[in-house]
Amino acid sequence: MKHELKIYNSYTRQKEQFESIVPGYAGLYVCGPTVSGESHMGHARPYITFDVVLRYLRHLGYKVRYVRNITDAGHFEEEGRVAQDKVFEKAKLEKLEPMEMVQKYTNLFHHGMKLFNNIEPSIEPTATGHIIEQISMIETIIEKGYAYEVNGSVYFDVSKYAASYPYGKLSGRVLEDQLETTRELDGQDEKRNKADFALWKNAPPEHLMRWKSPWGEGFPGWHIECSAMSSKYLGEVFDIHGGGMDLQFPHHESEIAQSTIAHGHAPVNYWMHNNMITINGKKMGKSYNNVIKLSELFSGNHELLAQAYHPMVIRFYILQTHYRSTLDFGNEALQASERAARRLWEAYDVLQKLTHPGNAVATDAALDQQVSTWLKECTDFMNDDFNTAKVIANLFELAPVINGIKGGQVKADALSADTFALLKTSFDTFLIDILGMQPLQAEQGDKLDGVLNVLIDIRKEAKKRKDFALSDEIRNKLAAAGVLLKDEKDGTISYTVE
RNA sequence: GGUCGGAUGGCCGAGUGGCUAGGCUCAGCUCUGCAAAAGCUGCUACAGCGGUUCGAAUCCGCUUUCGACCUCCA
Repeated sequence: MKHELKIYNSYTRQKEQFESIVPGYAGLYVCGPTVSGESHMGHARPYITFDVVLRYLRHLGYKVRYVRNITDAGHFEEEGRVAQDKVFEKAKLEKLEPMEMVQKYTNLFHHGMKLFNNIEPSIEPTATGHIIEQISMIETIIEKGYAYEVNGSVYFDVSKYAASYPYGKLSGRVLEDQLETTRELDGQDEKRNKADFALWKNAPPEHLMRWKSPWGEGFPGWHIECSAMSSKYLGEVFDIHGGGMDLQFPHHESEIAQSTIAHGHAPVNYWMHNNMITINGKKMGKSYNNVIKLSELFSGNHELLAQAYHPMVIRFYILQTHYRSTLDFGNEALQASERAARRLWEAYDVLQKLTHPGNAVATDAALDQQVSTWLKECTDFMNDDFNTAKVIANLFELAPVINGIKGGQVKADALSADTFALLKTSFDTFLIDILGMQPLQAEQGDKLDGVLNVLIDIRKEAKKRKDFALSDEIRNKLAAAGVLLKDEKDGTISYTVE
Protein backbone atom coordinates (compact mmCIF):
# COMPACT_ATOMS: atom_id res chain seq x y z
CA MET A 1 0.00 0.00 0.00
CA LYS A 2 1.50 3.30 -1.07
CA HIS A 3 1.16 6.16 1.34
CA GLU A 4 3.24 8.34 3.62
CA LEU A 5 1.21 8.09 6.80
CA LYS A 6 3.23 8.65 9.93
CA ILE A 7 1.77 7.97 13.33
CA TYR A 8 3.11 9.14 16.66
CA ASN A 9 3.59 5.95 18.60
CA SER A 10 3.25 6.54 22.33
CA TYR A 11 5.24 3.39 22.95
CA THR A 12 8.37 4.58 21.17
CA ARG A 13 7.61 8.27 21.62
CA GLN A 14 8.23 9.09 18.02
CA LYS A 15 6.51 9.33 14.70
CA GLU A 16 6.73 6.15 12.69
CA GLN A 17 5.78 5.23 9.16
CA PHE A 18 2.57 3.24 9.40
CA GLU A 19 2.68 -0.25 7.99
CA SER A 20 -0.11 -2.66 8.68
CA ILE A 21 0.52 -6.28 9.54
CA VAL A 22 -1.58 -7.54 6.67
CA PRO A 23 -1.21 -5.40 3.57
CA GLY A 24 -4.44 -3.64 2.75
CA TYR A 25 -6.04 -4.36 6.09
CA ALA A 26 -5.82 -2.51 9.37
CA GLY A 27 -6.99 -3.41 12.85
CA LEU A 28 -8.01 -0.55 15.14
CA TYR A 29 -8.99 -0.98 18.77
CA VAL A 30 -10.22 1.93 20.87
CA CYS A 31 -11.14 1.81 24.53
CA GLY A 32 -14.86 2.47 24.69
CA PRO A 33 -17.04 3.98 27.37
CA THR A 34 -18.00 2.68 30.76
CA VAL A 35 -21.74 2.81 30.55
CA SER A 36 -22.44 3.49 34.18
CA GLY A 37 -23.17 7.13 33.47
CA GLU A 38 -23.77 9.67 30.76
CA SER A 39 -20.94 10.57 28.43
CA HIS A 40 -19.46 14.02 28.78
CA MET A 41 -17.53 16.40 26.58
CA GLY A 42 -14.21 14.81 27.44
CA HIS A 43 -15.43 11.51 26.11
CA ALA A 44 -16.20 13.12 22.79
CA ARG A 45 -12.54 13.66 22.04
CA PRO A 46 -11.21 10.11 21.60
CA TYR A 47 -14.23 8.96 19.65
CA ILE A 48 -14.03 11.89 17.26
CA THR A 49 -10.25 11.63 17.05
CA PHE A 50 -10.26 7.97 16.21
CA ASP A 51 -13.23 8.37 13.92
CA VAL A 52 -10.97 10.56 11.81
CA VAL A 53 -8.20 7.96 12.07
CA LEU A 54 -10.64 5.34 10.85
CA ARG A 55 -11.86 7.58 8.06
CA TYR A 56 -8.37 8.41 6.91
CA LEU A 57 -7.21 4.81 6.92
CA ARG A 58 -10.22 3.94 4.79
CA HIS A 59 -9.47 6.89 2.55
CA LEU A 60 -6.00 5.45 2.04
CA GLY A 61 -7.64 2.25 0.90
CA TYR A 62 -7.38 0.09 3.99
CA LYS A 63 -10.12 -2.28 4.93
CA VAL A 64 -10.34 -1.41 8.60
CA ARG A 65 -11.84 -3.51 11.34
CA TYR A 66 -12.69 -1.02 14.03
CA VAL A 67 -13.33 -2.55 17.44
CA ARG A 68 -14.55 -0.40 20.29
CA ASN A 69 -15.69 -2.06 23.49
CA ILE A 70 -18.51 -1.25 25.86
CA THR A 71 -17.51 -1.66 29.48
CA ASP A 72 -20.79 -2.71 30.97
CA ALA A 73 -19.61 -4.36 34.14
CA GLY A 74 -18.12 -1.27 35.67
CA HIS A 75 -14.51 -0.70 36.29
CA PHE A 76 -13.75 -2.89 39.18
CA GLU A 77 -10.92 -1.46 41.07
CA GLU A 78 -8.23 -3.99 41.54
CA GLU A 79 -7.46 -2.51 44.89
CA GLY A 80 -10.52 -0.37 45.08
CA ARG A 81 -11.37 1.84 47.92
CA VAL A 82 -14.96 0.95 47.31
CA ALA A 83 -14.15 -2.66 46.58
CA GLN A 84 -17.46 -2.93 44.90
CA ASP A 85 -18.94 -2.93 41.47
CA LYS A 86 -19.62 0.66 40.58
CA VAL A 87 -22.31 -0.29 38.19
CA PHE A 88 -24.10 -2.02 41.02
CA GLU A 89 -23.70 0.97 43.30
CA LYS A 90 -25.23 3.39 40.86
CA ALA A 91 -27.99 0.96 40.04
CA LYS A 92 -29.11 0.85 43.62
CA LEU A 93 -29.16 4.60 43.64
CA GLU A 94 -31.33 4.82 40.61
CA LYS A 95 -33.39 1.80 41.49
CA LEU A 96 -32.62 0.19 38.21
CA GLU A 97 -31.56 -3.26 37.21
CA PRO A 98 -27.83 -3.09 36.42
CA MET A 99 -28.43 -4.25 32.89
CA GLU A 100 -31.26 -1.80 32.50
CA MET A 101 -29.01 1.06 33.46
CA VAL A 102 -26.22 -0.19 31.27
CA GLN A 103 -28.62 -0.36 28.36
CA LYS A 104 -29.84 3.16 29.01
CA TYR A 105 -26.39 4.69 28.94
CA THR A 106 -25.32 2.56 26.02
CA ASN A 107 -28.27 3.91 24.06
CA LEU A 108 -27.43 7.46 25.06
CA PHE A 109 -23.83 6.94 24.06
CA HIS A 110 -24.83 5.62 20.67
CA HIS A 111 -27.15 8.57 20.19
CA GLY A 112 -24.31 10.98 20.93
CA MET A 113 -21.94 9.20 18.57
CA LYS A 114 -24.51 9.44 15.81
CA LEU A 115 -24.95 13.17 16.36
CA PHE A 116 -21.18 13.57 16.07
CA ASN A 117 -21.37 11.69 12.79
CA ASN A 118 -18.96 9.05 14.05
CA ILE A 119 -18.91 5.88 12.00
CA GLU A 120 -20.08 2.88 14.01
CA PRO A 121 -17.44 0.34 15.00
CA SER A 122 -17.25 -2.89 13.04
CA ILE A 123 -17.56 -4.77 16.29
CA GLU A 124 -18.65 -3.35 19.61
CA PRO A 125 -18.02 -6.12 22.13
CA THR A 126 -19.24 -5.94 25.70
CA ALA A 127 -17.25 -7.00 28.74
CA THR A 128 -20.11 -9.07 30.10
CA GLY A 129 -20.39 -10.89 26.80
CA HIS A 130 -16.79 -12.05 27.01
CA ILE A 131 -16.44 -13.46 30.50
CA ILE A 132 -15.41 -16.85 29.14
CA GLU A 133 -12.65 -15.37 27.02
CA GLN A 134 -11.38 -13.39 29.96
CA ILE A 135 -11.35 -16.38 32.29
CA SER A 136 -9.55 -18.42 29.69
CA MET A 137 -6.90 -15.76 29.28
CA ILE A 138 -6.40 -15.54 33.05
CA GLU A 139 -5.96 -19.32 33.19
CA THR A 140 -3.24 -19.11 30.60
CA ILE A 141 -1.44 -16.43 32.56
CA ILE A 142 -1.62 -18.56 35.72
CA GLU A 143 -0.32 -21.57 33.82
CA LYS A 144 2.63 -19.56 32.64
CA GLY A 145 3.36 -18.61 36.21
CA TYR A 146 2.71 -14.90 36.09
CA ALA A 147 -0.44 -14.77 38.17
CA TYR A 148 -1.45 -16.13 41.53
CA GLU A 149 -4.71 -16.76 43.31
CA VAL A 150 -5.55 -15.49 46.78
CA ASN A 151 -8.95 -15.90 48.42
CA GLY A 152 -10.78 -16.26 45.14
CA SER A 153 -9.03 -13.32 43.50
CA VAL A 154 -6.29 -13.54 40.91
CA TYR A 155 -3.45 -11.04 40.66
CA PHE A 156 -0.88 -10.43 38.00
CA ASP A 157 2.68 -10.69 39.27
CA VAL A 158 4.17 -7.44 38.04
CA SER A 159 7.57 -7.90 39.68
CA LYS A 160 8.11 -11.21 38.00
CA TYR A 161 7.00 -9.79 34.71
CA ALA A 162 9.27 -6.76 35.05
CA ALA A 163 12.26 -9.03 35.56
CA SER A 164 12.18 -10.11 31.93
CA TYR A 165 10.01 -7.55 30.15
CA PRO A 166 10.03 -3.75 29.87
CA TYR A 167 7.21 -3.04 32.28
CA GLY A 168 6.49 0.69 32.43
CA LYS A 169 7.88 1.51 29.03
CA LEU A 170 4.58 2.72 27.61
CA SER A 171 3.74 5.02 30.49
CA GLY A 172 7.34 5.88 31.24
CA ARG A 173 7.55 4.82 34.82
CA VAL A 174 9.84 2.81 37.00
CA LEU A 175 8.59 -0.21 38.89
CA GLU A 176 10.53 0.69 42.00
CA ASP A 177 8.54 3.93 42.28
CA GLN A 178 5.33 2.00 42.06
CA LEU A 179 6.39 -0.22 44.90
CA GLU A 180 6.95 2.75 47.15
CA THR A 181 3.35 3.86 47.04
CA THR A 182 2.25 4.58 50.56
CA ARG A 183 -1.40 4.45 49.77
CA GLU A 184 -3.30 1.93 51.83
CA LEU A 185 -5.88 0.28 49.68
CA ASP A 186 -8.30 -2.54 50.01
CA GLY A 187 -7.01 -5.90 48.90
CA GLN A 188 -3.48 -4.66 49.30
CA ASP A 189 -2.68 -7.36 51.83
CA GLU A 190 -3.67 -10.06 49.37
CA LYS A 191 -1.09 -8.97 46.90
CA ARG A 192 2.49 -9.99 46.92
CA ASN A 193 3.38 -6.55 45.68
CA LYS A 194 1.68 -3.23 45.58
CA ALA A 195 2.21 -2.92 41.88
CA ASP A 196 0.33 -6.12 41.16
CA PHE A 197 -3.09 -5.71 39.61
CA ALA A 198 -6.22 -7.83 39.66
CA LEU A 199 -7.16 -10.11 36.83
CA TRP A 200 -10.14 -11.49 38.68
CA LYS A 201 -11.85 -10.33 41.84
CA ASN A 202 -13.75 -12.40 44.29
CA ALA A 203 -17.30 -11.05 44.60
CA PRO A 204 -18.58 -10.19 48.05
CA PRO A 205 -22.03 -11.60 48.83
CA GLU A 206 -23.91 -8.38 48.09
CA HIS A 207 -22.37 -8.09 44.68
CA LEU A 208 -25.04 -8.44 41.99
CA MET A 209 -22.91 -8.94 38.91
CA ARG A 210 -21.02 -12.18 39.37
CA TRP A 211 -19.84 -15.08 37.33
CA LYS A 212 -18.62 -18.55 38.14
CA SER A 213 -14.95 -19.10 37.62
CA PRO A 214 -12.28 -21.63 38.58
CA TRP A 215 -11.60 -19.36 41.56
CA GLY A 216 -15.14 -19.04 42.78
CA GLU A 217 -17.78 -16.44 41.98
CA GLY A 218 -16.44 -13.09 41.02
CA PHE A 219 -15.90 -10.60 38.27
CA PRO A 220 -13.10 -9.70 35.90
CA GLY A 221 -10.47 -7.06 36.56
CA TRP A 222 -10.77 -4.03 34.38
CA HIS A 223 -7.71 -4.43 32.19
CA ILE A 224 -8.34 -7.97 31.08
CA GLU A 225 -11.44 -7.21 29.04
CA CYS A 226 -9.63 -5.15 26.44
CA SER A 227 -6.88 -7.73 26.09
CA ALA A 228 -9.32 -10.59 25.70
CA MET A 229 -11.58 -8.83 23.24
CA SER A 230 -8.94 -7.16 21.12
CA SER A 231 -7.07 -10.41 20.62
CA LYS A 232 -10.27 -12.25 19.82
CA TYR A 233 -11.35 -9.89 17.07
CA LEU A 234 -8.11 -8.38 15.83
CA GLY A 235 -5.55 -11.07 16.57
CA GLU A 236 -2.83 -11.51 19.14
CA VAL A 237 -0.92 -8.72 17.50
CA PHE A 238 -2.80 -5.92 15.83
CA ASP A 239 -2.06 -2.55 14.32
CA ILE A 240 -3.41 0.36 16.32
CA HIS A 241 -4.67 0.69 19.85
CA GLY A 242 -6.15 4.05 20.80
CA GLY A 243 -7.51 5.74 23.88
CA GLY A 244 -7.16 8.70 26.17
CA MET A 245 -3.81 9.58 27.68
CA ASP A 246 -5.20 8.93 31.12
CA LEU A 247 -5.49 5.27 30.23
CA GLN A 248 -1.81 4.87 29.54
CA PHE A 249 -1.27 3.87 33.11
CA PRO A 250 -2.29 1.55 34.49
CA HIS A 251 -4.77 0.33 31.90
CA HIS A 252 -2.68 0.09 28.76
CA GLU A 253 0.49 -0.82 30.59
CA SER A 254 -1.39 -3.73 32.14
CA GLU A 255 -2.83 -4.74 28.80
CA ILE A 256 0.65 -5.04 27.40
CA ALA A 257 1.83 -7.14 30.34
CA GLN A 258 -1.13 -9.52 30.27
CA SER A 259 -1.08 -10.03 26.55
CA THR A 260 2.66 -10.45 26.42
CA ILE A 261 2.47 -13.32 28.87
CA ALA A 262 -0.70 -14.88 27.49
CA HIS A 263 0.32 -14.72 23.85
CA GLY A 264 4.07 -14.63 24.03
CA HIS A 265 4.48 -11.24 22.41
CA ALA A 266 3.40 -7.62 22.75
CA PRO A 267 -0.11 -7.01 21.44
CA VAL A 268 0.07 -3.67 19.64
CA ASN A 269 2.28 -2.11 16.98
CA TYR A 270 1.12 1.48 17.30
CA TRP A 271 -0.23 3.00 20.51
CA MET A 272 -2.11 6.26 20.06
CA HIS A 273 -3.26 8.51 22.88
CA ASN A 274 -5.37 11.61 22.64
CA ASN A 275 -4.87 14.42 25.13
CA MET A 276 -7.49 15.65 27.55
CA ILE A 277 -10.14 18.33 27.34
CA THR A 278 -9.62 20.74 30.18
CA ILE A 279 -11.88 23.24 31.81
CA ASN A 280 -10.26 26.22 33.51
CA GLY A 281 -7.00 24.44 32.93
CA LYS A 282 -8.06 21.31 34.78
CA LYS A 283 -8.85 18.01 33.19
CA MET A 284 -12.54 17.45 32.71
CA GLY A 285 -13.33 14.28 34.56
CA LYS A 286 -15.61 12.75 37.04
CA SER A 287 -13.02 12.85 39.80
CA TYR A 288 -12.85 16.63 39.48
CA ASN A 289 -16.58 16.94 39.30
CA ASN A 290 -16.33 19.41 36.47
CA VAL A 291 -17.90 17.59 33.58
CA ILE A 292 -20.30 18.95 31.03
CA LYS A 293 -22.46 16.13 29.74
CA LEU A 294 -23.14 15.79 26.06
CA SER A 295 -26.86 16.36 26.55
CA GLU A 296 -26.07 19.58 28.42
CA LEU A 297 -23.74 20.67 25.68
CA PHE A 298 -26.40 20.16 23.03
CA SER A 299 -29.12 21.85 25.05
CA GLY A 300 -27.06 24.63 26.63
CA ASN A 301 -28.47 23.61 29.95
CA HIS A 302 -25.45 24.06 32.20
CA GLU A 303 -24.26 27.01 34.25
CA LEU A 304 -20.96 27.18 32.41
CA LEU A 305 -22.59 27.23 29.00
CA ALA A 306 -23.52 30.53 27.39
CA GLN A 307 -25.59 28.74 24.77
CA ALA A 308 -26.33 25.37 23.20
CA TYR A 309 -23.75 23.97 20.83
CA HIS A 310 -24.44 21.88 17.77
CA PRO A 311 -22.64 18.51 17.71
CA MET A 312 -20.87 19.57 14.52
CA VAL A 313 -19.53 22.64 16.34
CA ILE A 314 -18.05 20.36 18.99
CA ARG A 315 -16.59 18.12 16.34
CA PHE A 316 -15.08 21.05 14.51
CA TYR A 317 -13.77 22.54 17.75
CA ILE A 318 -12.02 19.29 18.58
CA LEU A 319 -10.55 18.86 15.12
CA GLN A 320 -9.20 22.41 15.06
CA THR A 321 -6.68 21.31 17.66
CA HIS A 322 -4.16 18.53 17.23
CA TYR A 323 -5.29 15.44 19.11
CA ARG A 324 -2.15 15.27 21.24
CA SER A 325 -2.59 18.78 22.66
CA THR A 326 -4.84 19.63 25.54
CA LEU A 327 -7.95 21.51 24.55
CA ASP A 328 -9.39 24.00 26.99
CA PHE A 329 -13.12 24.44 27.12
CA GLY A 330 -14.44 27.95 26.71
CA ASN A 331 -17.60 29.59 25.44
CA GLU A 332 -15.66 32.15 23.45
CA ALA A 333 -13.66 29.44 21.74
CA LEU A 334 -16.74 27.35 21.07
CA GLN A 335 -18.56 30.32 19.61
CA ALA A 336 -15.58 31.05 17.40
CA SER A 337 -15.73 27.47 16.19
CA GLU A 338 -19.41 27.80 15.47
CA ARG A 339 -18.87 30.79 13.21
CA ALA A 340 -15.88 29.19 11.60
CA ALA A 341 -17.67 25.93 10.91
CA ARG A 342 -20.61 27.82 9.43
CA ARG A 343 -18.37 29.83 7.15
CA LEU A 344 -16.47 26.82 5.95
CA TRP A 345 -19.66 24.91 5.29
CA GLU A 346 -21.03 27.89 3.42
CA ALA A 347 -17.95 27.89 1.20
CA TYR A 348 -18.46 24.19 0.61
CA ASP A 349 -22.06 24.84 -0.41
CA VAL A 350 -21.01 27.61 -2.75
CA LEU A 351 -18.40 25.37 -4.33
CA GLN A 352 -20.98 22.69 -5.07
CA LYS A 353 -22.99 25.16 -7.12
CA LEU A 354 -20.06 26.66 -8.99
CA THR A 355 -19.31 25.66 -12.55
CA HIS A 356 -16.13 26.17 -14.49
CA PRO A 357 -16.01 27.77 -17.96
CA GLY A 358 -13.84 24.92 -19.21
CA ASN A 359 -10.55 26.61 -20.04
CA ALA A 360 -7.72 24.12 -19.87
CA VAL A 361 -5.15 26.80 -19.03
CA ALA A 362 -5.42 28.91 -15.93
CA THR A 363 -5.55 32.66 -16.53
CA ASP A 364 -4.11 33.20 -13.07
CA ALA A 365 -1.22 30.80 -12.98
CA ALA A 366 -0.03 31.90 -9.57
CA LEU A 367 -3.41 31.33 -7.96
CA ASP A 368 -3.82 28.05 -9.80
CA GLN A 369 -0.50 26.91 -8.44
CA GLN A 370 -1.33 28.12 -4.94
CA VAL A 371 -4.63 26.26 -4.91
CA SER A 372 -2.96 23.05 -6.04
CA THR A 373 -0.38 23.42 -3.33
CA TRP A 374 -2.95 24.01 -0.62
CA LEU A 375 -4.82 20.91 -1.68
CA LYS A 376 -1.75 18.76 -1.86
CA GLU A 377 -0.67 19.94 1.57
CA CYS A 378 -3.90 18.65 3.07
CA THR A 379 -2.71 15.14 2.33
CA ASP A 380 0.72 15.89 3.78
CA PHE A 381 -0.88 17.21 6.94
CA MET A 382 -3.05 14.15 7.42
CA ASN A 383 -0.04 11.96 6.83
CA ASP A 384 1.80 13.86 9.53
CA ASP A 385 0.09 12.19 12.47
CA PHE A 386 -3.40 13.32 11.51
CA ASN A 387 -2.86 17.06 11.73
CA THR A 388 -6.48 18.05 11.23
CA ALA A 389 -5.77 21.55 12.55
CA LYS A 390 -3.58 22.26 9.56
CA VAL A 391 -5.98 20.66 7.14
CA ILE A 392 -8.70 22.97 8.37
CA ALA A 393 -6.37 25.98 8.10
CA ASN A 394 -5.79 25.15 4.44
CA LEU A 395 -9.48 24.70 3.76
CA PHE A 396 -9.88 28.21 5.15
CA GLU A 397 -7.24 29.43 2.73
CA LEU A 398 -9.40 28.09 -0.06
CA ALA A 399 -12.63 29.64 1.15
CA PRO A 400 -11.86 33.16 -0.16
CA VAL A 401 -11.00 31.69 -3.56
CA ILE A 402 -14.30 29.86 -3.70
CA ASN A 403 -16.32 32.81 -2.42
CA GLY A 404 -14.34 35.11 -4.67
CA ILE A 405 -15.28 33.15 -7.76
CA LYS A 406 -18.90 33.40 -6.78
CA GLY A 407 -18.68 37.07 -5.86
CA GLY A 408 -16.69 38.01 -8.94
CA GLN A 409 -13.52 39.07 -7.11
CA VAL A 410 -11.82 36.03 -8.62
CA LYS A 411 -12.32 35.46 -12.33
CA ALA A 412 -14.19 32.29 -13.23
CA ASP A 413 -11.39 31.18 -15.53
CA ALA A 414 -8.61 31.98 -13.08
CA LEU A 415 -8.16 28.29 -12.39
CA SER A 416 -7.69 25.62 -15.00
CA ALA A 417 -10.46 23.10 -15.47
CA ASP A 418 -8.28 20.43 -13.90
CA THR A 419 -7.44 22.46 -10.83
CA PHE A 420 -11.05 23.47 -10.39
CA ALA A 421 -12.15 19.84 -10.60
CA LEU A 422 -9.47 18.90 -8.11
CA LEU A 423 -10.61 21.67 -5.80
CA LYS A 424 -14.16 20.43 -5.95
CA THR A 425 -13.38 16.78 -5.25
CA SER A 426 -10.67 17.44 -2.69
CA PHE A 427 -12.69 19.90 -0.67
CA ASP A 428 -15.43 17.33 -0.52
CA THR A 429 -13.03 14.53 0.37
CA PHE A 430 -11.37 16.36 3.22
CA LEU A 431 -14.34 18.14 4.73
CA ILE A 432 -16.95 15.41 4.37
CA ASP A 433 -15.17 12.08 4.07
CA ILE A 434 -12.11 12.58 6.25
CA LEU A 435 -13.09 15.23 8.78
CA GLY A 436 -16.60 13.84 8.80
CA MET A 437 -18.35 17.20 8.87
CA GLN A 438 -22.03 17.64 8.22
CA PRO A 439 -24.24 20.70 7.78
CA LEU A 440 -25.13 22.57 10.95
CA GLN A 441 -28.67 23.01 9.76
CA ALA A 442 -31.08 20.32 8.77
CA GLU A 443 -32.22 20.34 5.18
CA GLN A 444 -35.48 22.22 4.78
CA GLY A 445 -38.56 20.44 3.62
CA ASP A 446 -40.23 21.21 0.29
CA LYS A 447 -43.21 22.81 1.95
CA LEU A 448 -41.23 25.37 3.91
CA ASP A 449 -39.21 26.05 0.81
CA GLY A 450 -42.43 26.70 -1.10
CA VAL A 451 -43.76 29.04 1.55
CA LEU A 452 -40.53 31.00 1.70
CA ASN A 453 -40.40 31.31 -2.04
CA VAL A 454 -43.81 32.98 -1.98
CA LEU A 455 -42.51 35.57 0.45
CA ILE A 456 -39.30 35.94 -1.49
CA ASP A 457 -41.25 36.62 -4.70
CA ILE A 458 -43.39 39.25 -2.99
CA ARG A 459 -40.24 40.90 -1.67
CA LYS A 460 -38.66 40.87 -5.11
CA GLU A 461 -41.68 42.65 -6.53
CA ALA A 462 -41.61 45.19 -3.72
CA LYS A 463 -37.93 45.87 -4.35
CA LYS A 464 -38.62 46.36 -8.02
CA ARG A 465 -41.19 49.02 -7.09
CA LYS A 466 -38.65 50.46 -4.65
CA ASP A 467 -41.10 49.73 -1.88
CA PHE A 468 -38.32 49.29 0.65
CA ALA A 469 -40.70 49.58 3.58
CA LEU A 470 -42.40 46.36 2.57
CA SER A 471 -39.24 44.55 1.51
CA ASP A 472 -37.52 45.43 4.77
CA GLU A 473 -40.56 44.39 6.75
CA ILE A 474 -40.53 40.96 5.12
CA ARG A 475 -36.84 40.59 5.77
CA ASN A 476 -37.03 41.77 9.36
CA LYS A 477 -40.02 39.67 10.28
CA LEU A 478 -38.53 36.57 8.74
CA ALA A 479 -35.30 37.28 10.61
CA ALA A 480 -37.26 37.48 13.84
CA ALA A 481 -38.73 34.11 12.95
CA GLY A 482 -35.24 32.71 12.41
CA VAL A 483 -35.01 32.92 8.64
CA LEU A 484 -32.27 35.10 7.21
CA LEU A 485 -32.66 36.47 3.71
CA LYS A 486 -29.70 37.40 1.57
CA ASP A 487 -29.87 39.52 -1.56
CA GLU A 488 -27.40 37.94 -3.89
CA LYS A 489 -25.44 39.93 -6.46
CA ASP A 490 -27.34 38.39 -9.37
CA GLY A 491 -30.67 39.62 -8.02
CA THR A 492 -31.79 36.31 -6.56
CA ILE A 493 -32.64 35.99 -2.91
CA SER A 494 -31.46 33.07 -0.82
CA TYR A 495 -32.31 32.16 2.73
CA THR A 496 -30.84 30.28 5.65
CA VAL A 497 -32.83 28.91 8.53
CA GLU A 498 -31.23 29.28 11.94
C1' G B 1 7.47 13.43 46.53
C1' G B 2 8.46 10.70 41.58
C1' U B 3 7.75 10.73 36.18
C1' C B 4 6.16 13.44 32.03
C1' G B 5 4.19 17.59 29.32
C1' G B 6 2.76 22.75 28.57
C1' A B 7 3.52 28.36 28.82
C1' U B 8 2.42 31.60 21.48
C1' G B 9 -0.96 38.20 19.55
C1' G B 10 -7.80 40.62 22.66
C1' C B 11 -9.56 35.04 22.70
C1' C B 12 -8.80 29.94 20.68
C1' G B 13 -4.93 27.52 18.48
C1' A B 14 -0.88 25.45 14.49
C1' G B 15 4.18 25.45 14.21
C1' U B 16 10.72 22.79 16.09
C1' G B 17 16.48 27.01 13.30
C1' G B 18 15.73 31.69 8.65
C1' C B 19 9.89 32.09 5.01
C1' U B 20 2.32 35.77 6.70
C1' A B 21 -0.28 29.35 10.09
C1' G B 22 -5.52 29.39 10.49
C1' G B 23 -10.08 30.72 13.05
C1' C B 24 -12.85 34.26 16.09
C1' U B 25 -12.97 39.37 17.72
C1' C B 26 -11.85 44.53 16.52
C1' A B 27 -11.00 48.81 12.91
C1' G B 28 -11.24 50.63 7.88
C1' C B 29 -12.67 49.94 2.79
C1' U B 30 -15.41 47.62 -1.66
C1' C B 31 -20.10 45.77 -3.01
C1' U B 32 -25.40 46.89 -1.51
C1' G B 33 -31.60 51.08 -1.69
C1' C B 34 -30.31 49.62 3.37
C1' A B 35 -28.69 45.20 5.52
C1' A B 36 -26.57 40.45 5.71
C1' A B 37 -23.11 37.63 3.34
C1' A B 38 -18.73 37.90 0.59
C1' G B 39 -14.04 40.20 -0.83
C1' C B 40 -9.81 43.43 0.39
C1' U B 41 -6.64 45.90 4.10
C1' G B 42 -4.80 46.60 9.03
C1' C B 43 -3.74 44.77 14.31
C1' U B 44 2.85 40.62 13.75
C1' A B 45 2.87 37.26 19.25
C1' C B 46 5.95 33.47 20.99
C1' A B 47 6.56 33.29 30.14
C1' G B 48 11.48 35.42 32.11
C1' C B 49 16.91 35.35 32.19
C1' G B 50 21.29 33.51 30.15
C1' G B 51 23.79 30.53 26.29
C1' U B 52 24.75 28.06 21.25
C1' U B 53 24.27 30.14 16.09
C1' C B 54 25.38 34.49 10.74
C1' G B 55 20.25 33.74 12.43
C1' A B 56 15.85 30.83 17.78
C1' A B 57 8.99 30.78 19.24
C1' U B 58 11.81 26.59 17.50
C1' C B 59 18.29 23.88 20.29
C1' C B 60 20.78 23.99 25.55
C1' G B 61 20.73 25.67 30.83
C1' C B 62 18.38 28.05 34.84
C1' U B 63 14.00 30.52 36.90
C1' U B 64 8.80 31.37 37.31
C1' U B 65 4.24 29.16 36.46
C1' C B 66 0.22 25.72 34.95
C1' G B 67 -1.15 20.86 34.27
C1' A B 68 -1.29 15.30 33.52
C1' C B 69 -0.15 10.54 35.47
C1' C B 70 1.37 7.86 39.86
C1' U B 71 -6.02 5.77 42.26
C1' C B 72 -11.61 4.90 38.85
C1' C B 73 -10.89 8.11 34.69
C1' A B 74 -11.49 9.43 27.41
